[in-house]
This record gives sequence, C-alpha cells and structure tokens, in this order.
Amino acid sequence: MKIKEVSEFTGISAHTIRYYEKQGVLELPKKDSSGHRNYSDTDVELINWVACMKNSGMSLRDIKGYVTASIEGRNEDALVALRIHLEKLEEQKKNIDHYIDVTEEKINRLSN
Amino acid sequence: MKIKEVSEFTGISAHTIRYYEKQGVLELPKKDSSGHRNYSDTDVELINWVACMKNSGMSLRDIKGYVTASIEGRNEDALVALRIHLEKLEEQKKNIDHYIDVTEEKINRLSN
DNA sequence: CTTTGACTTAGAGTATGCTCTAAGTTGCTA
DNA sequence: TAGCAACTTAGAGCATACTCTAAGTCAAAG
Repeated sequence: MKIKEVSEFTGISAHTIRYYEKQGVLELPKKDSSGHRNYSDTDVELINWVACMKNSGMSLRDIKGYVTASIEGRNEDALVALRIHLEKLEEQKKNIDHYIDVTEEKINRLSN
Repeated sequence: MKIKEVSEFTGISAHTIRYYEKQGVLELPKKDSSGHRNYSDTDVELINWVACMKNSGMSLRDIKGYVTASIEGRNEDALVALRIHLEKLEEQKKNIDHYIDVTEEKINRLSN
C-alpha cells in the first residue's frame, strides 16, 4: 500500500503518518524502487491499532513505547503499556460518569 | 479572597486564572486599594465551576461561551452550552466503553 | 526602615500534536 | 514526450492551553 491508501484506510493523514515516522512512533516502511513508502499488511495493521490508541487518548509518547516494545518483541512491556492505558481509560470513565452527574445537576438547578 | 487563596481553593494556578481573565474566559474581579484582585464568593463559585468544566474536557472557547451567557443573564444560552457539553460527555463515555472493550481484547490476544 | 513575599503587568517560552509549504523527483496517461 | 498527480524531504507555522520571566509595586513583620 502507498501512503495515500494507508491514509484512507486508517483515517490518519499522510502528513501525520510521516510525522509519526519522524517522531519514531512508527518505523519507516520499505521503499519501492522510486523511493516511495510501501506499506505491508502488517505495517497497515499496526498503523490501524496506533489510530485506535490515539483516538482513545493515548499520548504519542506512550504509543511509541508500546510500538517499540512490540517491534522489539518485548511482549511483556507491550502488555504493560496496554494495561496502564486500560487503567487510564477506566479512570476516565469514572471521571466522565462523575461529570455527567454534576452537569445534569447543574442543568436541573438552572432549569428551575 | 486573594488570587492565591482562590488558586488553592479551586486547584487552578494563579497564573492560569490571570490567563483566563486575559482570554476573556473569566471577568476581572474588583481590585482592592493596592490594585490586587479581590474575589467575591460568587466569583470563586464560578471559578470552581469553570475548573469542573475544564476538568471534564470542555474547551476554553466553550467555557467562555457559557460564562459569558451566564454573566449576561442569557440563561437559555448557558443551558444550551451545558446540554451540548452533556451530549459530548455521553459521546465520550460511549467511545471510552468501546476503547475499553477493544483494549481488553488486544490484551487477551497478546496474553496467549 | 528594610527585607520578604505576594501581588501587578506585558510578553516570551513550552508542550503536544498536528498541518502545511517549498522545492524537487517520479510515474502513469493522453 | 508533455503534463499532471502523487510522491519525497526538511523545516516552518498553527492551535490549544498553559507556564514562566522580567521588572516593578506594595504591605506587613522583624
């Protein structure tokens, strides 16, 4: 896949994919004969998962940690990164539930 | 209350409170004889609610919209801002639930 | 009366995460 | 083979939300 196709498939712009590669969040894929990026299915799968982590609020720093651990075969480290993120998500959920309550209360108070 | 007390009470730094005032998110409070900010109980209550909205992910732009409507007595507009925010919170909650599922799945797949 | 510390302002600097530009190369299509 | 779209790079610019600095004022404590 070329970068534009990956961009369409994953919802991350080509600019942003290159930016992630520059930041070390993603590895540079193989290049074709004319020097253009050529992404394998495995590459695309990883980028898709990166998109998911990004959308769920994981910082690029943490995503980079996860990706690097994955690539280097440090599965336990990759798992730890995911578990930490899961905890953060659950914390976020608790907070949001709280803020929903508080906001509803405020709305009710103002409605009367 | 002086700015430092407000800062301690609301958890927003004095720097940030001044920044909010500069940005028009908050109104400048009355100043005492030596030109120092002097916050009334009503001011502090509002700043506390701003802190709550900020922590729940509302943008400064939207908080400003809410605060301005409140101050100008446009109660219906203030309510609309809160209702929109509530919808966003509920959307966020849905997303987070989804990402919790996906992340748990990924963890389980990697654990085997 | 001087020192200490909190206050004031304008404005610069930082962190995160993009987003775009410029200048140039390459590859398909008519 | 000319033209156009997509690719390449380095690097600049932008949005959000702070966070800090410099230079100065002011008031209470020792």
